[in-house]
Formats: sequence, structure tokens, C-alpha cells
Amino acid sequence: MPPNRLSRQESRARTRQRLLDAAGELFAERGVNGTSVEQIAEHAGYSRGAFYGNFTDKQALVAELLKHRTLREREEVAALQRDATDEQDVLEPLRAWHRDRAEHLTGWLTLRLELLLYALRNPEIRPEVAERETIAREAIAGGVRHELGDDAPADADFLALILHALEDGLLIQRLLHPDRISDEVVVDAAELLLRSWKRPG
Amino acid sequence: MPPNRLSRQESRARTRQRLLDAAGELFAERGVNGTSVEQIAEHAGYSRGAFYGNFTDKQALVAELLKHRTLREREEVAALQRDATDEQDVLEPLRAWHRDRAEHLTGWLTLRLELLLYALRNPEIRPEVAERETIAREAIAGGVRHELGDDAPADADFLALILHALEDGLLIQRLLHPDRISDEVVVDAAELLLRSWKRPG
DNA sequence: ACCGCAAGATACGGATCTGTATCTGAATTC
DNA sequence: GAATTCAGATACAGATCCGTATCTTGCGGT
Repeated sequence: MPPNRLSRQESRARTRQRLLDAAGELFAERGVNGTSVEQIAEHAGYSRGAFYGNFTDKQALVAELLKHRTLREREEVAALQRDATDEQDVLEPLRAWHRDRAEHLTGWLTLRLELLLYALRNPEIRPEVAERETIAREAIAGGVRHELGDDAPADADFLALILHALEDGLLIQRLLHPDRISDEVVVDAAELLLRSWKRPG
Repeated sequence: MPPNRLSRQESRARTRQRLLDAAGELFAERGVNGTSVEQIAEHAGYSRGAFYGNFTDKQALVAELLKHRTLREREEVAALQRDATDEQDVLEPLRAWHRDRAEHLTGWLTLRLELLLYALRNPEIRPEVAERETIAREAIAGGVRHELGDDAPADADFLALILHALEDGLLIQRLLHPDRISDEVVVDAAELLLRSWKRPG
């Protein structure tokens, strides 16, 4: 079997992935409901037949897309956790992560909100997203415990919830006021909060 | 002119308002793009003709809806500001506000996010939403200055940004984990932050 | 009381979307 | 290398949606 020629399985997997990627981009731009199956297929370089050969439905594709993103986020969280324990500054990996994300922030956050709304409206998908959030929150809680020890002003889980929730909120505000709010708001805010929690209040 | 009978202007204004209300509910449930003009008209108790007699477009209705919500939010912010200066506990009005909102929180936040996404994608509308956020943030900044005085760990505007952003983020998390997160998270978190900022860190 | 006019309903043409059913070419099997 | 099978393209029918154009009904002026 020649390695430059694609096998049938490989070809199928490749178009599946291309369809998923194309869908993600279009969802960020025009929303899930604002994107037709035809547009997804065309933007991926295929026809609608290819789509229905790989997914039963647009709903099915969204579920698959959500699952993929959950996996990737899980990996990213693990990587951040790993890096954070190595460095002396816990926030430096987070800062790097936001630097990388800054360029495509609009598309990224838009897609995130779009999928969030989709999950809130579809009970069978909501647990998937909720679990993803839990993972991130628990990782943050670990970091908080590591940083603050016992002299924290409240339960570490609660503090982690605050830090985690802050990210979404701040990024939303950043998209609304791109000029007034810096790329590093999230990390700056986290740093401030951790600092003000360190000394017993 | 009999007062129980509606004048022509009144009738028109009433259907306009009913269309706006119906649209708001449906947008929260199925999203802006997921709602057809026909569904809006029907849910308001009219036909599509009534819709196109009052709005040129669905886009026009969304803009109008956004404007209405901006006005109402401006009033609510003003009321909160007024109440907060009267009471001894600054956070009590906010707590009351969240208690009232708790019942319809899902619909309210869903519609908020939906309109936010819509605004992010339509440059001509985005400033409207951005301004609304600015108003709320400035009000919070005033409260922060009043509470903390000069011994704040950072610029009052920055602290206000954090508090403001936190609200969205926490409400999102609350919708994802309705059982784990209390109705009063937002106020509890705000209270914690203010307390930890009060003593110089 | 009557007439003009506006609010809202109904009717229609055109476009778009969805899902399936059928077709074609390339990959796999024998 | 011929037969089979499968990935993907094309064709088609049904549904939905949009926007306009044309009624119908009841208010407002005289």
C-alpha cells in the first residue's frame, strides 16, 4: 500500500475532520443555527453528500465537535497543571496560554459561547459541557490550594469558581471593549485576586 | 373618545410591544437565528403581516429589542445606585435584585448571551451593547470607591471591571451547575472580594 | 352617517434548506 | 484484472422561510 496515496479509512477520517473544522469556523462566524449543512460542506471543500455520509445530522456534528473540544481542553488543562508545578510563577503558563489565544480570541470565544448556548438548550448535551467546566475548576482549585495553603479567606472550591468564572466574564468584556481592555486582563485579575487573598483579610 | 376602546396609535404601539416581548421569549428559547418571523408573529397572536407592518426586518426588531433592554437596564442601574446609597449594606439591593431575577434566570441570561453574540457579529449594533456595559461598570466603580476609599489594592475601575465581569461568568456557571451553585453566588462572591480588598494586602 | 385611511390578515412567488435516493469513480478483495 | 464495495457527487421532493402585493375590517375625521 503506497503511503502517499490515502487509504479509504484515512480519507474518510480526513473529510470528517475537515467537516468538523469548517463547521467550527462557520459556527463562530454565523452561529450554529445561522449555518446550513450546505455551507459547512462547501467550506470544507465537499458536497452535501459527503456531510450526510459522515453525520446523520447537524445536531450530531455539533455533539461530535463538542466532544472533540472537551478532549482538547482536558489536555490543555493537564498541560497547564504540569507547567504550573514546574515553574516558580504559577501564573506564567496561564499568561503564555492567553498570549497564544489572543490572536484568535474573537473566534474562539464566540464559538465557545455559541456551543454553550447550544448545550444549555439541549439537555442531552449539557452534562458534557458541565463536566468540562468541572475539570477546569478543579484544576484551578488545586492551584489555589497550592498557592494559598490554609490561610485562604474562603473555601478553595469557591475561590476557584470565582477565578474560573472571571475568565469568561472578562473575555466577554474584552471583546466588547477591545481597545480599553488589555490582552492580559485575565491573568492580571487572577494575580490581583491571589495577592489580595494571600494576606489574611 | 372612549377610554376602554383603543385608539389607533395605542393599538399599533401595543402590537409592537407584544411582538417585541414574543420575540424576546422565543429568542431566549431557540436563539435569534432559530426563530422565524412567522413564529414571532404567531406567538404574539398576530400574522406575519402585522410584523412587516411594524418592522422592516428581523434585524430591525433585534435592534429595537436591544435598545429597549438598554433603557431598562439603565433604569435598573440607577435604581440600584439610589437604593445602595440609602441602605447601610451596599450589597443588599443587589441581593434583592438577584432574588427577583432568580426565577427567570435561565431565560434572562440566555437572551442576554444571544443578544451579546448578535452584537459581536453586527458592528453597527455593538457600540449600543458596549455602552450599556460601560454604564453598569461605572456605577460599580462608584460603589467600589465609596466602599474602599483610598486603601484599595488597585484602580477602582479595574476592580469594578472584575466585579462586573464576574457576574456574567458566575451566572453562566450557575446555569451549567444549577444544583451545586446557589442563587446568591454573585452577591456572595462580590461580598468576599470587597472584604478581601478592604484591609490593605 | 359616511368616507378615507391605516392596521392587520391573506395570498403568492421566489429562494433556501433538509434529507433521501441514485449515480460515479476509486479502493479493496479475490 | 475483474468484481465488489464504499466515499463522495448529483438529482430530486418536501418543507420552511422571506418579502411583497393585495384584500378586509374597523378607527377617525367631517
